[in-house]
Amino acid sequence: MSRPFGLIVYVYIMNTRERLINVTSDLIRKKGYFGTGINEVLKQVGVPKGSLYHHFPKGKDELIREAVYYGGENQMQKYGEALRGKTAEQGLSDMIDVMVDELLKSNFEDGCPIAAVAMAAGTIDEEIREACAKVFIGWQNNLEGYLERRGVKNAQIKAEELYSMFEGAYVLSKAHKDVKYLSLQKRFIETILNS
Amino acid sequence: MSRPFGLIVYVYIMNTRERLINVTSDLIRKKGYFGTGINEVLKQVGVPKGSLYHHFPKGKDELIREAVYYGGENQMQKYGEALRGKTAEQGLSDMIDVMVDELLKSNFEDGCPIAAVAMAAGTIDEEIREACAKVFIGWQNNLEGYLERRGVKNAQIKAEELYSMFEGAYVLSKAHKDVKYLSLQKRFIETILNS
DNA sequence: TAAATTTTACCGACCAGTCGGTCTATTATA
DNA sequence: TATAATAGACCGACTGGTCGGTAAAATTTA
Repeated sequence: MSRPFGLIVYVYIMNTRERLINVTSDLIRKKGYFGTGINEVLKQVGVPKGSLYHHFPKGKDELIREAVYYGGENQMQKYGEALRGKTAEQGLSDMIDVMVDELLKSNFEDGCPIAAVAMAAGTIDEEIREACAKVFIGWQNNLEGYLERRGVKNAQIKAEELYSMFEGAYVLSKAHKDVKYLSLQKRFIETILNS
Repeated sequence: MSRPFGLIVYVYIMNTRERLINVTSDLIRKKGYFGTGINEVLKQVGVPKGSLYHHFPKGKDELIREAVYYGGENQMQKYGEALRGKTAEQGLSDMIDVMVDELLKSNFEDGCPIAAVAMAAGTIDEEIREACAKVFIGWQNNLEGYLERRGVKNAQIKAEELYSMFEGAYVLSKAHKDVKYLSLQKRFIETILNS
């Protein structure tokens, strides 16, 4: 069989369940739990309501929970790529750039994929809050391991500290429509790593 | 005129407009913009819908905007009391305790009074986002002046840094239902002040 | 100062539209 | 020919918002 061109493109076609989660993940990032309506999800995916309740019999809460995990995995992968094979300083700086790029590309609609839902914790399904917490823990452990492998002392404390900083700067950058709150955190990476 | 007891209690009675703002401020802190319904506000205040639209002709967005400012003022006062007349280290530590107490007293429903609304910035009325940004700026300037008066160098940068940390830890503590993410920030106050 | 007028505050029925969710029928797949 | 998946009509509750109207202050006028 001849191949007239050197480019082979593999197209991964998401099934309905995956597309529902994918779109929901986008929406909760922008508008949180209460701002995300299943009717809008259905409209964007282009499937009727019955499909949603076939794949998610428990309804909205089940869908949102899956979307939290999905968004968490997605983001971890992006951070992983930014960190891989670099010094701690450079890797963390590039990780900040990932967040900055997402804000700019979305005209400041896409903040932390989890935070908008997590803000409503306490007033929504407890399992959704637990999902958010698990994602945060996963990110933090990942960063902790990364720092440890680079010989950083007290990696756990520092990973915790860095995550608080990033999360806060993410919120402030979005609220101010100004990425400086994130990018200026680069100044403090060294301070924290050497503390 | 005789005063049989030495205690005089002044009771300030809020008018309808103020009560609407006050209750809305409570609600947006827990559930954000989309999670706060005017019908629930009306139920809690005990007034009919017409009253709301008399005081806030532009409706929900106007009410939320006022509640953002109101909540911001309120919180600044609490922080001010925690900081007043103390060293920078002690003041900031006590400021963290204010946040910790609010989380504990509300069973982790009350996070930052502004953040839950700010998370939806980009998808809601731009004037509301601006209100959030103004409150954040106000808090930060306040802290900057406080640090300056205590001879802290680069007070602006440090106030920015401290606010990112606090805001992030606030989010994480709420998501994890664990105040440690906030209280452990006390470890880093000194590091930042001396950086 | 009394009467006339305007302004402010409040009330609640009602509107169209949307919410999350249920149900049954049809189609595709194995 | 079962089973999985898709389809969409339908439901009651709830959403933010509009409307015509009442009652009492505050202000103006006589």
